[in-house]
Amino acid sequence: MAVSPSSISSLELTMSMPGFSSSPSFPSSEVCAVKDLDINQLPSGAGEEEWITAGMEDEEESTNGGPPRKKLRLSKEQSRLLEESFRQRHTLNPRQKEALALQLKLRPRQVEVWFQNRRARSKLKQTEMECEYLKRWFGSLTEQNRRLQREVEELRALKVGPPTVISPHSCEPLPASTLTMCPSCERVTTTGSDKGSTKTTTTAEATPTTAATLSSKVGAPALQSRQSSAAC
DNA sequence: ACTGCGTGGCGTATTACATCA
DNA sequence: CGTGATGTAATACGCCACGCA
Repeated sequence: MAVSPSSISSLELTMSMPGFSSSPSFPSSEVCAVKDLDINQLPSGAGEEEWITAGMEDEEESTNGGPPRKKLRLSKEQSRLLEESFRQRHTLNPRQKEALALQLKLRPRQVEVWFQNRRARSKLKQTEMECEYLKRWFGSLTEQNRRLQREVEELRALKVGPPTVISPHSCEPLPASTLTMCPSCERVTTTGSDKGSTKTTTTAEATPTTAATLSSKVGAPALQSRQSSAAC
C-alpha cells in the first residue's frame, strides 16, 4: 500500500495570487475607523444572532476584570467565503484583510484570527498525514527487513559442504557459498556453488515504488545516494 | 554602516466556549 | 438532563522583519 507523495502535497492549497479584485479602495479615515473597533464589540451590521454570550448576562466589564469572552459562530456563508479566500491565498495583506472583513461583516482582527487558525489546522492536518505516511513506511521497511532476513537465512542454509572456490580478487580460496554486501550500494551478493551464478537483491528493487516515493518525499539522502551508485 | 526602538505579522500553545453523541 | 469529546474562535506570548531616527 504505497502512499504517493502527491496525496500529501495535495493538501497544500494553491498559493497563486490572482489579485484580490473584490477589494475596494478605502478612504484612510474609514480604514482607521474599522481598525479602531474593539475586539469584542459587535461590528455594525453584524447579525445579533451570530453572537453568543458566555453565560454572563453582564456584557460590560466583569468583576474579575476583563470583558466577558464571547464566541462567534461564523455563518455557513462566512465560512464558505473565508475558505474560498484561503484557497486563493494563505495570508492576507492589510488591504485584503480589510476588504474581506467588510465583505463578511466581521472585524479585520477576526479575519486575521481565522486565517491564523486555518493555517494552523492546515499544518496540523498535513503533519498528521505525514505521520501516517511515515508509519506506513516504517511498516513496509520492517516487512522488507523481515523478508531479507529470511532470505539470508535461506541462503545460509544452502551453505553445505564448502568446496573451495578461488577468489578472483585475492586468488585465495573462498567458501563456495558466501554472502557479501557491497558497502556502497548494499547489494547482497551470493556466490553459490554453481560457479559464476550470482543472486543480487537490493532494497530498491524489492519495493521500487516505496523507495522512489520515500526519496522524493522525505528527501531520504541515503536512499538517493544508494540508488545513484547502482552501477556498482 | 551600525544600533536601538517601535510596530506589525506570524506561528504556536493554550483557553474558553459551542455543539454533539 | 448531565457529561465527555471534539471543533474552533479567541487570547497570550515570543520571534522576526522592517522602517525610522
